Amino acid sequence: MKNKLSEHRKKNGLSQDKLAEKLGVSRQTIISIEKGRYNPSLPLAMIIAEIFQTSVEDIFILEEDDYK
Amino acid sequence: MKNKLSEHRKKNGLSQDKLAEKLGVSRQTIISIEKGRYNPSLPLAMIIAEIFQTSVEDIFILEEDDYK
DNA sequence: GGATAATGTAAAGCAAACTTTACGTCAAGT
DNA sequence: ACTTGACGTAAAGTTTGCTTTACATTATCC
Repeated sequence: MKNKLSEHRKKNGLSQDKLAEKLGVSRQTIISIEKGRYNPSLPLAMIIAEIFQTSVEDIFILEEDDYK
Repeated sequence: MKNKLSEHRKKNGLSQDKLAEKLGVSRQTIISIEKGRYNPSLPLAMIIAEIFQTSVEDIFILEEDDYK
């Protein structure tokens, strides 16, 4: 999985800290997702899409080796 | 989170077993998702949407208490 | 040069997703 | 009556998502 979280975040003028707060998760979670260390859970991904007023597929991009 | 997995699966004439096989997961995973025992991971949700040629949002529906 | 904001790493621990195995039920078909 | 297919439950174990804490780096700004 690749993702465009940091692009969306920056476009919306949010720091990792502010975004984490909005989403109700820790800043570490944002960093880890942006850095591709792990994938968000489904509900978290959907809330992220909702906040940026777009679709899950617009932010998160499947790759060959997903799953697994 | 609510989901329409079993609707989509039946509409496509698949048993839980066949779907699990297509997705590369266990049958237990399908049962658990359909029964709402837990949410799929993001990549799994996206592959499900892909298989049924629709969007994640069309199959999985956010509710008030997501997250968390 | 010290303060502050933003981003990053690391590690320990808890919770959720997923697997495997094994067994139960019910309907349909022969 | 028994087999077979589809759906279900339960429990133990591994992996992954997420939290918390603590510390490092870089840039800006007074």
